[in-house]
Amino acid sequence: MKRAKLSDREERILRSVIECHIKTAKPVSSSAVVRNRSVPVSSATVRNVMRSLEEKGLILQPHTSAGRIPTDAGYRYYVDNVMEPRNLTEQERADLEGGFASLATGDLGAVVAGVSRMMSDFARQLAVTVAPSGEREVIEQVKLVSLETDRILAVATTRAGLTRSAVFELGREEVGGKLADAAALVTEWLSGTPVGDAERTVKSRLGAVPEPTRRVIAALLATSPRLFRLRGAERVHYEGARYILRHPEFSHNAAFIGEIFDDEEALADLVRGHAESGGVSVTIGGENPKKEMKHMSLVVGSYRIGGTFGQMGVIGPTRMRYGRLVGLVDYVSEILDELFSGRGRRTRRSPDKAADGDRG
Amino acid sequence: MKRAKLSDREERILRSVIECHIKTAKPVSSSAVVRNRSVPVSSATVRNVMRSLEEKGLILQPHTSAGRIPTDAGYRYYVDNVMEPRNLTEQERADLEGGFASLATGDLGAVVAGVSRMMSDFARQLAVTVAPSGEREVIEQVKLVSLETDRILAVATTRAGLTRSAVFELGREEVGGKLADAAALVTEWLSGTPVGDAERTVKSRLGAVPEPTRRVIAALLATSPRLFRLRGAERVHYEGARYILRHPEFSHNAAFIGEIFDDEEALADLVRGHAESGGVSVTIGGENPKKEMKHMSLVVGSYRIGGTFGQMGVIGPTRMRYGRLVGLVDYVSEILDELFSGRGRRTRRSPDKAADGDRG
DNA sequence: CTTAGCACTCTCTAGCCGAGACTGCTAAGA
DNA sequence: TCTTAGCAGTCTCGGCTAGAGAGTGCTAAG
Repeated sequence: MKRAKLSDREERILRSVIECHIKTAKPVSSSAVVRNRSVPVSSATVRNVMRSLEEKGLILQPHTSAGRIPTDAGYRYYVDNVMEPRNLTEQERADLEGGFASLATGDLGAVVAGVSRMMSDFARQLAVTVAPSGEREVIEQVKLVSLETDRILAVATTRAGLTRSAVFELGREEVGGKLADAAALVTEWLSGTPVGDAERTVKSRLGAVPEPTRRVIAALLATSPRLFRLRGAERVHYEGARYILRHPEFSHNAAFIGEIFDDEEALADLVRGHAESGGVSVTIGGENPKKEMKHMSLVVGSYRIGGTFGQMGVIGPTRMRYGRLVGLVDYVSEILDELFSGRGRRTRRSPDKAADGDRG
Repeated sequence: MKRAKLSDREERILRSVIECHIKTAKPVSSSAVVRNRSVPVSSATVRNVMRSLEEKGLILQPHTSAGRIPTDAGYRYYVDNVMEPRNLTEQERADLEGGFASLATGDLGAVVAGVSRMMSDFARQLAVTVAPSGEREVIEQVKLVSLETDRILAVATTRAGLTRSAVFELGREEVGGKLADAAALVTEWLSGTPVGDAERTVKSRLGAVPEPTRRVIAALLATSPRLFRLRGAERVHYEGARYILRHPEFSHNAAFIGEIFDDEEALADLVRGHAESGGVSVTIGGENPKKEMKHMSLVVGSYRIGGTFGQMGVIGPTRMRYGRLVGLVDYVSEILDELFSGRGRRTRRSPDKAADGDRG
């Protein structure tokens, strides 16, 4: 629902109220707005304008004869029409970029953890990163390596250059020297198949395979949850609990925050679904589907690995510095895209190398 | 500092005060103790005994004319002399054992996460699990597998049956067909060496190796942090934030709890150093080195993988159900030891298999 | 040594008051 | 018509008081 455009003066006053409230966490009085010099009029005039802003639902008084605080709609107007997404300074960009280069280890779990950590440190807010589901990542090949007596390492690589591995156990006599055959066969089946379909594909082809090889593939199949699926901790990572818990406004629903921390799925759901398109999405207070979140806002962006999107974002009180955070998320999403798609995405380089390249 | 043994009546009254306080979170009055039927005397007598318990420093009054609450020393006496570590029921044991069997995937990170989750669910408290450092795990072999054009997978296995892997990049022409040679050489160097010494050992031997092989080993060496060291999230895991945040007594130092959540090292430090000996260790309130923890207690136990110990424990308010938690931690430590040492630790089975075996 | 009884202390809640902070309104001025 | 000074009105907040309730310590009797 689009709101009518405000007059210039209304906009200035709305802005002043919001920015002052973000700083002080207190209701903003007409005289405070005048003191800010955001508008060259008297407090009585400001009061009149505030009244009209209140009628439009953009600000409200907690009680008669208090100052005004922004409503969700007020923040929404501010985010959409008033604020300037703050571009990061050269220094800040350099710091972030340096950090990302050093966390590039090729291991998705470490990347996800590192992104959260850096965003959280920068924003001084809770940050969450969700890895792409990987379901639509396309498999390149599967290898089987005999480790010792009876243990076998299965390694799957994807077109985007990620690697997953898992160990399983099978007696040497059961393998009957058919390890390489089994790997070649599975690679033939799966090459070009999305990870999400791997299990089904192998299952459907298994029947036609003669016995010693078949046993090997069956054992491989049993490990597929480990080989093809990401564990919770590898898929979702948050950082910055201290910031959100420090906010006095959250001490009352600390229990909800605790539940979020414990439930990776819930956490992922919060940021998933926003910003698949590549922009930065801001969700304010009551716009959130979860009612427990009605005093929190989300700033979420996305990045892309191979064919699928992951998300990263910042969660804080509605009273947050939107301009700064939008700038941050935007820049991080840019860096991550660079990191994973490399220069022209056919080069099929491992993420660490891409980063090393960027740096030196 | 050992305290004098209390009389039977004193002990009963101390116990009554503590157990009632644990239930209600409120100061316990003399009449409440009488109501509990823990002692067949009048409230006036109870008051006299309470006075002497107060002189001994085991309980105190928040203010004149309030009931008594236990001091840390009171809890300490209770834990050491009064409470019965509650053994788990058959049902509870079965539940836990079932859970552990299902989480056995051979991946240390998943085990650590799963142990925390189960303990937390059971105890309804924050639970923390620390993986053994692995520094003293002994390497068995190192393999190198060529993945595609220019990527190589390094796999290290240890005597205890854990596997770590990492990918690095090296052009085919640079390898010069010496991949197998390099792996054999490194295995020869490292077989029997503790993981913690691996990097140093390889570095010191590298000089004497002729060139094409040398390049390969040098590249391998560059990946060693990934290959031989555990990432934070794999090493420490907590679960049950919701429980600790739900406690009203913690809302005031929520900030500290947030910091704990954010800092895996701090979390690990809290439980490390307790209970290397195999027993269950209880740390109560002010006994804790960190002053922020002066209203929290820890119940910690240890388990063993290969040569080193990991810890797992429960963190909650001093007002916690010690008997139950000691029983839990004790049982979990027993299960984990079984899971990882298998039947006779020379069988060198991967953890998942050991668990599968236990189950059926 | 135990216990009934009682005076005493301290907390907790509700209610009240005055100070302070802002507002809305009104009426005068540009 | 818009702006502004001035003022009355409203609401919060902190401090204060009073009364009820809870629980103790003490005393003296059993």
